Amino acid sequence: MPDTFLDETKPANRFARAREAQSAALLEDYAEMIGDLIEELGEARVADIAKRMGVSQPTATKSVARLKREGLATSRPYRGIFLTEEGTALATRVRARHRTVVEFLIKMGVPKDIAELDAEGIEHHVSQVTLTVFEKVVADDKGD
Amino acid sequence: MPDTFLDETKPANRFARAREAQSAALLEDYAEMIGDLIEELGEARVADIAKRMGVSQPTATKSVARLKREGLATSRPYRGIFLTEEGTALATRVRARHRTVVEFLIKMGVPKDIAELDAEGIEHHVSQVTLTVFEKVVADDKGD
DNA sequence: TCCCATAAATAGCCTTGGCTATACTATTGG
DNA sequence: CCAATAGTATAGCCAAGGCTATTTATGGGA
Repeated sequence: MPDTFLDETKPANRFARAREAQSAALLEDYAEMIGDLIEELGEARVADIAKRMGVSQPTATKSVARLKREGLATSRPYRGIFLTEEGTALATRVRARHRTVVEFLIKMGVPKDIAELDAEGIEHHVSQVTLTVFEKVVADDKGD
Repeated sequence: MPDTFLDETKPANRFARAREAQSAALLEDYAEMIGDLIEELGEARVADIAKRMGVSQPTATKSVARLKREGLATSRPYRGIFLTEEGTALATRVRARHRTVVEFLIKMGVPKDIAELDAEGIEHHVSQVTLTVFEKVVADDKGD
């Protein structure tokens, strides 16, 4: 189910749930990044994706293949990568969530650069309920 | 480096850093759980570990093998698993961090059960700086 | 036009962390 | 004291996500 962040009902075991979240994480990051690249450069090339992810070009190619398999992206050989409607929706939500987590951490007193680093790992494990709590804190100007 | 949570200096790329944190996560969880089992039952058996992790018995065996390789645990065939000094130290720190993250989330207004679920994924990605911030929030009784 | 540099794909390998099925110990009950 | 059962280990499989080395396309410049 790539169009939801975390299925908050399914896995009985909290570890199982964390494992599931992890498996969705890469897809989410790729979708977001491809969205960014398209916006910035007009298209997403494998080389750029690889560079931003800090990964080799074949690894990026493989991940794009998985995105395509999951219906999140499309591409033709030696051409740029594009997001499907579903992929775009995912990218949008992931970007918003990322921003919320970063801003929340900053608001709590975490330095900006560290907030950015920590958010990358944290965001994929934040349920909708918790995200809403974070949003409220961020929105609340008299929060501290 | 199993005796530190996150090497906060190394990976230039935030994705690379998140990947590293992930690889440490399982070890951390196993160490903590084995510690719990020893405390509760006097020893940790593979079957109990598997059950709590929501994983098959051979998978648990394999992970225990990895723990042994990393110098965090010891065991003899068909016997219980025990933590080395290093493993015990790790377990202690992981447990404390887990508690901090859960309590922090609760303090922010996240329901207890959801806090517990989310913490499982989040905790492995919280840097020392952020953890300290969380601790302060938890300790601060007039926090909200 | 054609050739070459660059970009992408492919092949092939590794580790981790899952699984099932099967073989082997240990222990406990008759 | 020995057999059945419960608990572990082993074998062998799979997918994901890394990598390097190599092949194949593409597109621009001479």
